[in-house]
Amino acid sequence: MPELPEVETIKRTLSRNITGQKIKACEIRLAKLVRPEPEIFSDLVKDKKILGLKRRGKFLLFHLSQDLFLLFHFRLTGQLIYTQNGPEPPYTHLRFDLENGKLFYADLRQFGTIEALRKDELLHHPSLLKLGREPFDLTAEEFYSLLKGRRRKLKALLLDQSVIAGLGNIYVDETLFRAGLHPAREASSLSFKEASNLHQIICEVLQEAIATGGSSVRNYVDGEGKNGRFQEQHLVYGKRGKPCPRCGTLISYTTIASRGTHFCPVCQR
DNA sequence: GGGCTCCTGGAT
DNA sequence: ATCCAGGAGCCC
Repeated sequence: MPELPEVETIKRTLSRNITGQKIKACEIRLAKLVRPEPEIFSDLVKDKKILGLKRRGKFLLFHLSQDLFLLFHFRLTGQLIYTQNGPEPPYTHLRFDLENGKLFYADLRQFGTIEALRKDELLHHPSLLKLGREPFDLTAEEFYSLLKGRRRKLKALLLDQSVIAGLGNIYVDETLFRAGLHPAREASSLSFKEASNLHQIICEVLQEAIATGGSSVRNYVDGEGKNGRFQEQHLVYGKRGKPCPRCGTLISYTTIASRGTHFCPVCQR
């Protein structure tokens, strides 16, 4: 599920509710979800205070007291929902009991992961070390240099978390449409002007998506269980066979970079 | 690069 | 009954 805007929204909506609270206990019902194993995980987080939340790419990080960290990755259907006294969401696999409420991790497809890490383990975490730059931190020149010399398809490159962190299938399709670029274009074929424009559009789309609370196309909800609204702004994602909002040509749907891909065959070159 | 895998459920 | 789904690690 969540790409950068959704994880950022979860971070913000949770942060205001749980920062400063202590984890009194946690119940793990799906052992493979956590690392290390459940008994150790529970012992590690018990009585730790939540000091703050951060996002890196599609990862969410809790900074706990005693320099312990929780690293969440939601994959496709993970949800992290805080409530003071509301009901438990369906597919809940883990429950944190906080001082003033409960924090549920739910995940229909069970692909998500939650790791408890010491600071030195966090700093040497392979997935985090491999991660590319945050889109907002790049200059146009730096973004252009990421594309230069890459013979891969533009879409494959943008989905690669080691190149740029945080984009997923929805936002790649949406940004490439807005930039008028074909997803199968060779990345290195972009001019500086095209690359610079694409980078600016990526930043604008992600900012707008964050401002509207992310895209709820399937089962994404924020840290308070609420839907986002950016799906209302989608122009091509999920619009196969519908007219292109710019030229009226029917939106194509094919597989590119092993992912379902929506684009306008006329507007995107 | 692409294919397979981890899972469950909704659409066709 | 079959295909498809906001992800990514592992295998050629």
